[in-house]
Amino acid sequence: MKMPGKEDLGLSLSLSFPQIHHSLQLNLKPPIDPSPANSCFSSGLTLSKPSWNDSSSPSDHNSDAFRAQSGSLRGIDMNILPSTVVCEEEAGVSSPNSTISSVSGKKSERESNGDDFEIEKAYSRGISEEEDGDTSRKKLRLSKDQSAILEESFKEHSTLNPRQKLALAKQLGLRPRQVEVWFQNRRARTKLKQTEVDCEFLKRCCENLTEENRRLLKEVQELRALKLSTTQFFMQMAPPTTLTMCTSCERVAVPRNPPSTTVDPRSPYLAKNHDRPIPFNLWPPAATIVAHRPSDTLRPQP
DNA sequence: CGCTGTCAATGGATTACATCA
DNA sequence: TATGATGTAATCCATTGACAG
Repeated sequence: MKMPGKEDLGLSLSLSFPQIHHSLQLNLKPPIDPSPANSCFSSGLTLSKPSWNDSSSPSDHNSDAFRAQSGSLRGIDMNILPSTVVCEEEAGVSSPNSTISSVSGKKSERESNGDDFEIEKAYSRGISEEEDGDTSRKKLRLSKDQSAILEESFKEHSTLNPRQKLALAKQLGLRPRQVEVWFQNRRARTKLKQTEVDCEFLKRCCENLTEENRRLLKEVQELRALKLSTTQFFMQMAPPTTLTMCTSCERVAVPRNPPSTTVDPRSPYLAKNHDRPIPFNLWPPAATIVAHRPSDTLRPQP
């Protein structure tokens, strides 16, 4: 019974941008059903933990797949348990909260549990009698059939409740603790694989974003260059000048040193010898066109 | 024969829940 | 009745050790 813990804090990462149609969610929960139906990368990344911790009947494990015969191990047939083990496990099936179900948990608690500790001791005796009495930890590899059956079960449910664990253990001729450990390690492997896939995906996202950023920067530079050349073009077409208008006759006054080509001094619209010329500017306010450019110094001042 | 990868197993930590004072 | 302390069960995680290639 895994409770919402530190992994359920909702640590998520969302990436969305127009050209990469991904919405990435890294929900770092303990995963992970490895079945294609739950593959998270087809539509983003969403790792979800299947809920299989209810007390539903372990009938799934009574299917034909679970009736497959388990084979013997190399050297040691670890599928053969002391007969008392099976009897005690059968007794435990009826109550998920019985002593049998407490095979899981802290080692000290497991060992302090009488029945299960006896199971472990009986199993250890069986091994040691067949071996040379070495008490060190032996590698007891599961058979291919056992692994296949466990794998099939894992595809359906990545976690086991006590009853299912016991049923599967009985089916495979393993100790419940072994089934538990197998699922635990299997979840770890799945999570590791998923992490690798996530990293690869994020790496690709990063590369795409870097490329996009590079492209946008280049585009900005091009637009700035285009804007600068356009401004300079218009400034050449209409050189800056300052004209004055007579307030009384409302004619443009002749500058004392008129620019060569601005206004014809003989124009009837030009006022002569008026005292209070009002300057006006043909150019719009400078700030509305270009700001902070060296060419601004060429702009006529109001 | 040493190296490396795989995998079962271990020990510690964490969490939720139940019980009790 | 509310609350904090304690125990229990389940799980995760890092690591260990055996073993095969």
